[in-house]
Amino acid sequence: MSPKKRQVNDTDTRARILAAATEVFATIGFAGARVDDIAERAGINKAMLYYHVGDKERLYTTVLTDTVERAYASLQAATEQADTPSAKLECLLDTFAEIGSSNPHFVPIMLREIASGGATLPDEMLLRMTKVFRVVADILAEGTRKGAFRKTDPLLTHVTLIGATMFLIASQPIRERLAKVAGLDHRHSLQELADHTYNLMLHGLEKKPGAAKPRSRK
Amino acid sequence: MSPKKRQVNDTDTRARILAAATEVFATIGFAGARVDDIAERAGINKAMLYYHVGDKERLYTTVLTDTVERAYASLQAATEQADTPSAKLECLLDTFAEIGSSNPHFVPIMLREIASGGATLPDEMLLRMTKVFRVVADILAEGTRKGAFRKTDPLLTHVTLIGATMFLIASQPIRERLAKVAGLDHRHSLQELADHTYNLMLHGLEKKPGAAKPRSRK
DNA sequence: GTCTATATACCGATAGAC
DNA sequence: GTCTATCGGTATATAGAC
Repeated sequence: MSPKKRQVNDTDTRARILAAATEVFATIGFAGARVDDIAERAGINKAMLYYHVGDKERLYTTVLTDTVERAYASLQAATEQADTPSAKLECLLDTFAEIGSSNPHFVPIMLREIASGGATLPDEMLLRMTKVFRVVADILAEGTRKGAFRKTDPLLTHVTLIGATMFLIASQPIRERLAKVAGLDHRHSLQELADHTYNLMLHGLEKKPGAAKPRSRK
Repeated sequence: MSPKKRQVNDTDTRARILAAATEVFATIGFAGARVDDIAERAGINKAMLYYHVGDKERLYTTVLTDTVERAYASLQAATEQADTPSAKLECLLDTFAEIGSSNPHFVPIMLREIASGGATLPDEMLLRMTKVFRVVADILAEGTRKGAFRKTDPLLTHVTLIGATMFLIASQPIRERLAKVAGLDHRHSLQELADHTYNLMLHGLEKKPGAAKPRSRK
């Protein structure tokens, strides 16, 4: 067996382990996750999991890093495509929504981290979050400078944008039950969610005579 | 020992158990919580916990019900105090923030529930959430009818309002670390958080010449 | 009602054969 | 690299004395 081939198999096994672990951690959290369960879903033996990745804690931090890494990569790709501040904000919120939607395990994992107060969040991951914040803060500052945006606390605004997006995505199952009980439409495309967030964050609830028409692409 | 006295002691013990359980469940979630730990914090023996409340699952559902119950009671008290839709919205958001702030375990518990997709949320609790939604939906509908608010999807807006408030409160530890790294002020009073949310949700980021002055009471 | 002691099961981690 | 078997520790839950 060539080194190349072995390398490929290792990567495959490791990737399957991490994929299974991501799913399990997202579903029931670190404490609730069972190593046997993760190994079984990866189609391997528990001993193999320890051989390829390490113990449970190391497995979790690896999953967390990979998850944030992938999200950050998606964000970078969509950063510099628009010109006006509001267009940049629109692009940013679309990307937030796309990240949370295309990787369905990202949001639950992050929500649990937030619920824990981020006690286990490594400094390295905090630096990445800071970079994302810088992107948002720059957009807000440019908007304020050009007279398009009110002046707001950038950190609070940043957290609100992320929070609103993540909450909308994570609450989908509960929203469907709630809507069924209340007799409402409960089918919302990703585009509708993004439109809603963009319009609410840019224009607010207030109805203004001269305001631009809210975005709608449903 | 009279029946009255015994009843009082029972209530006391049960309340201490529930208080300890609320704290532990909020800190590390259901799966991570240890019954011995909860009993110890309540100052009693583990066997007493089983005697007074029941097994771990029953303990959790009891905590969940009580927590939501208390939050809902706080909300009801502040419902009918304002006249205009925007004043009602302001009052509502203040109350949301006050609930999340005065009971520091409410938000983490709810965030974990959302992260789990609300799979374990009993129907009875969903009905309570529906009542809260009705309050918000009525305010939004009145605002739209009177020409003060844009027409928005009430359920999505409701979830965004709750999500923004809860996220701001829950993210406080992470926000402090983030602000320290980014060299920002990271001290925000509850009033500032509420003002920020109200202004962002009512007015949005957009700067409008004729717009009302943003609320600020810091 | 309260506690001690224990049953019972499970889970994380590893040793060791192949 | 992969698996089986198992150790050691710990968690939920209860039995039974007082």
